[in-house]
Amino acid sequence: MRDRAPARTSDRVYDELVSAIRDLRLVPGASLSETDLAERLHVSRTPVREAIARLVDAGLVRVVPQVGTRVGLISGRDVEEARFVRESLEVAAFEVVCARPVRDVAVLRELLDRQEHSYRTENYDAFFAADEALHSEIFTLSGYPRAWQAVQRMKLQLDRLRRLALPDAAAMRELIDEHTKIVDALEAGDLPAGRSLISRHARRALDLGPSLRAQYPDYFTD
Amino acid sequence: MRDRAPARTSDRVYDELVSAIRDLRLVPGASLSETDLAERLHVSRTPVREAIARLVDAGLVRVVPQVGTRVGLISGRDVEEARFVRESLEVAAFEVVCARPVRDVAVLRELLDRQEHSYRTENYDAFFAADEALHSEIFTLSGYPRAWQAVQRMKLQLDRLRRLALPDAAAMRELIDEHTKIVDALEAGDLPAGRSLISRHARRALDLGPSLRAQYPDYFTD
DNA sequence: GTCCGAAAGCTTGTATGCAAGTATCCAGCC
DNA sequence: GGCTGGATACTTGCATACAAGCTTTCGGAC
Repeated sequence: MRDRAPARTSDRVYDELVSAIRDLRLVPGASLSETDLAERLHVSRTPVREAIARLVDAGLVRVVPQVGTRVGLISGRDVEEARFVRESLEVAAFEVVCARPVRDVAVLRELLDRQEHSYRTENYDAFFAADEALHSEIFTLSGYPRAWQAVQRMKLQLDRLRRLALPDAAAMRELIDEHTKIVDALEAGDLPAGRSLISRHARRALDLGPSLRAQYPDYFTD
Repeated sequence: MRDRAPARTSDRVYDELVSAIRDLRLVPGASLSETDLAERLHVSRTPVREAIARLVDAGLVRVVPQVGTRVGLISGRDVEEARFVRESLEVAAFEVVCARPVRDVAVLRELLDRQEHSYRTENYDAFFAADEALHSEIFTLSGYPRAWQAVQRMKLQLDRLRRLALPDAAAMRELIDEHTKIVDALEAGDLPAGRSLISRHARRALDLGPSLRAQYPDYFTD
């Protein structure tokens, strides 16, 4: 019973839909039809249904039997809770790393460089990939890599919000600067500074909520 | 498009399997056959498959294509990470509540009484239901009720561990006492005390890991 | 007795057909 | 013109049939 996993159509559909929703190619509130999706992806309804069942669990889509399934709206409450979870766990991971006698942040520095480079070359996808990797790496360093997965699940709501505001060069510049300060604080083992920085960092995406909400009222709920 | 949700077979199967795995009626490593489950629950394979897809996402079962699906083993790493997530978020919620000028812990006291009563009458199901409700209520008080759902997802691993050790009157007595102290600290707004108490409380289940692992080696991995 | 091989019986993955319910649209009526 | 009613087309939920692959077992050869 090896655990080699051949490409399952169901997984492919799931990944496809997650990235589509995350990147707003499927906007909040958009109608999804199982049959439509099936023939568009050249598969049957079965794998599509299984993918959708998982998406419902993730809180990304809402399905009403015999009526239809829609991409879930961006919930102000969910976004705020995601912020809470992310901030709390990142601070906790930061604290764990700080408690270590030696802290090797070389990997983080490398990711900072990569993000800086992506910023200069205006490669937004790479920029956010580096962003993800950096936050993920903090959890890896803390010894709790799977906690980041728990964060990611809830963070999808935040990602959509952030995607709505793309791309803002000034904001990206600030993100890099904040990351740099966080890594500095981590290397120095300065917990209070890290706590403050992470808190501000996590709330940044929230700040642009109200204006975006006014601009795209149909995308929001709560 | 009302959001009334009639009972879906798929959901029923999912709930059934989750509680079965959690209560160890389906032990770690047990083989699950879709066809077998289907006819045992008097449904077809379709809803069973959708339920299993969600269980895989929750990390409770592992399916190898064309080979079989088994109840996931209890992973020492997953348990430790669940402890980290739970402790971190509970402390964070505790901190949020502490920051409030007034803290009404009447609901918590009521839950303590209920747990005490369940303990005296040896009603274990009610005991753990009160336990769940108490922890959940702390998150509700903090204003982040959905964060508890994130905890619960990971906590399923811990629940199985706890279930293996059931029932230990002395341990239950200690659980109640710790809960009481936590509520006391919350009412007093004593964050350091709460942090210490919650930390100890969250690690309690972990303490019995090694002995259980020696007793049921087939149930564990990592 | 041992080893090799083929076939049968499992498993999950996917596609399709049918059922039940809802929204929509259009025709007929007032 | 406005409204009502029914048929139609859509939706998802479930069951079944088929496909592909792995494991095991049983029979035969050595």
